[in-house]
Amino acid sequence: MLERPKRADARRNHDRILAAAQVAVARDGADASLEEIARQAGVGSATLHRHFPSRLALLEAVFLDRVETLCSQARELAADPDPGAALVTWLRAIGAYAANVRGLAASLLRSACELDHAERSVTCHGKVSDAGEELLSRARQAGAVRPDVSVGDLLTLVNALSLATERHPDPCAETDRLLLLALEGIGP
Amino acid sequence: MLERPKRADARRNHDRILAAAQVAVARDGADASLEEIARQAGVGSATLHRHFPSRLALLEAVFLDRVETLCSQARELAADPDPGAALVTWLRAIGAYAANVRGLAASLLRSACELDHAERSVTCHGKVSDAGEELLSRARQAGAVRPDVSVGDLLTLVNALSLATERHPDPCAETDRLLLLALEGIGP
DNA sequence: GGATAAGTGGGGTGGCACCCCATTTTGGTC
DNA sequence: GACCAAAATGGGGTGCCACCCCACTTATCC
Repeated sequence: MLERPKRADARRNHDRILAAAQVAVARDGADASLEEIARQAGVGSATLHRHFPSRLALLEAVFLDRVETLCSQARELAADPDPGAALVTWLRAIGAYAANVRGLAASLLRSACELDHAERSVTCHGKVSDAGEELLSRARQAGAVRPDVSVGDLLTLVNALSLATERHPDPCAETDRLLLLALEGIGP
Repeated sequence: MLERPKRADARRNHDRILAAAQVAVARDGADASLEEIARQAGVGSATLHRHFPSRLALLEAVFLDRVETLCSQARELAADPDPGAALVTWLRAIGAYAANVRGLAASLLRSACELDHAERSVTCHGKVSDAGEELLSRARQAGAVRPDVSVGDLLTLVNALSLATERHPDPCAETDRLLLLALEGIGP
């Protein structure tokens, strides 16, 4: 578990790659070209692959700060007097993020499935899951949510909708509309 | 609008490509290699690209018979005495298909967004949409469904969930579970 | 059976992910 | 400031892919 300090140039390249990746992912989504990112960052493609051994690893890093924001928002909402509404607010916030930031949804979904349990807690999905746990248990205690619903279910739902509406003219509005529909059910 | 009859060898190649594509998509999902499909079909890649100008066109063709099955199922269910239950049954059937046939969900979703209105009615999405319209309107009249829900909304929901659970150990069960959750809402 | 239009596929282009290894850069040490 | 071992780099290689061009083959109709 010893973390040797990285060399200065390594850290500099790491940051450059991350900055370029942020731009590229915002423009092209999660399947942006890694070569292009390396080119924009002014590094060789081998360097990119050394710093981020997989596409998923790079995406996780790109979305880390956004995810932190969502987590801190969850902690604030945990104090809300209406736990049911707080949960819905938070899920809509995730939907808004994911719909705006093309690729975040795919990243969250895949990291949920392709990693084993030990790694999961340090990934985007794991962080968001942990943050939502308290919001959900409060909402459940308040009787606003069925007891058989898990945080994972809700996140899958939000991410699925963001992913599905990625090509819609107004992904954000569409995600939000369908999310509310799914949370309330289709009955009158 | 004159359709010249195709040459016999052209039709033969068309069918071979389709058969190979069915196998490949079942194994690798919607992003199967087109070159590989051409190779298995015993034709040059140019021939594949001439018969199916885009990946989506090929996928649409691959899924056509499955989609026809779903459409006829919708027509049968339209006679069901409980329109609400019939609609749910049909949506679950779509979920089961889409979860089993990797790539169908993505195909349906994309064809919904990337084509203009004139083309849409001949695509998989268009066919399924049309078939669901009567089921939905009956369910609505029976008061089982909110009036602001469209067939497109429901299909997007099902497809989104199939797509999101594609990497799950048991995609079919997971899709079904989440679909029922979304249809009923998260409240108790 | 021969004209002709339809159809074919080998091979080219350009792009991609990912990897190897000779070379450069860094940070600590004297 | 010079030196050296370890860390880091990136040019270039491999093998894959989608997609396209055009000289050639083949079916069809008379």
